[in-house]
Amino acid sequence: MTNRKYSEEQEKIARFAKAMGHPARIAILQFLASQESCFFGDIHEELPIAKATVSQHLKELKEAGLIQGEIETPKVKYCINRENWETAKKMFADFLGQNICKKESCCK
Amino acid sequence: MTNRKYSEEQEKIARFAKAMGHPARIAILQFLASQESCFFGDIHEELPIAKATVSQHLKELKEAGLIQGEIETPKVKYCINRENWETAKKMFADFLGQNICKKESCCK
DNA sequence: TATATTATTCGTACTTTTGCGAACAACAAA
DNA sequence: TTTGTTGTTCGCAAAAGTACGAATAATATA
Repeated sequence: MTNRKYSEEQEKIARFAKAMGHPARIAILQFLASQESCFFGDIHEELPIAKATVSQHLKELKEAGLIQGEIETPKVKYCINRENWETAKKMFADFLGQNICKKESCCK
Repeated sequence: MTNRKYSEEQEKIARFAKAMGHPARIAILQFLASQESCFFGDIHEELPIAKATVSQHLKELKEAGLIQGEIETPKVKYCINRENWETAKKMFADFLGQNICKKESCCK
């Protein structure tokens, strides 16, 4: 057991992954990525959970940097944070795209 | 609020993402992907956590399908589950690669 | 048989997540 | 000013996640 902590890179990808680690949040991201209008109410309509819970999930996605929101009184409009979305895309592609050890000694 | 639950696809990608949602598990996956020998002890040496905790994280990764393990008495050898790894790679690429709405009405 | 090695499981403590309804805040409209 | 609309925050409860040391299991070795 080393005393070396995790790298920034590891923390960062885990942060993105964690934010995507709930079907409601995947559904939200999918919806936002496909819609022109992204009001809270529209999102809530799409999901099988109470508005308080939707609000919570949106907050987490915002804190993870995957989405952003702005007030358009009396509504709130959400959308994908494109910059961080691209970052996440690259990080997951690199991470999952790395060469997997294919040596025989590594399981069968 | 609809009463429609989440799709299989949404559940599945969330499941993978959740498994990747902790830096220790990212570290484990990275290590396994890069190593020829993947014994429990080697993994434990790389991480700043107790062996009981390592074992727990390995269990979660195994249950999510991202890794597999086999006993090689008296050790246990772990490795990436290549098939599911490829599935995950494809799912994340599709998910993050989808076209993001670029219309002006969708935030600024 | 006793001992050593390796990793999992158990028991426990604490924190975080998920979810809900109710209360609240912000603002426009009557 | 009162009322209505829209979302967030609060307070709570239940469940899941994280972490550890100790106990255990499985098997090889002395």
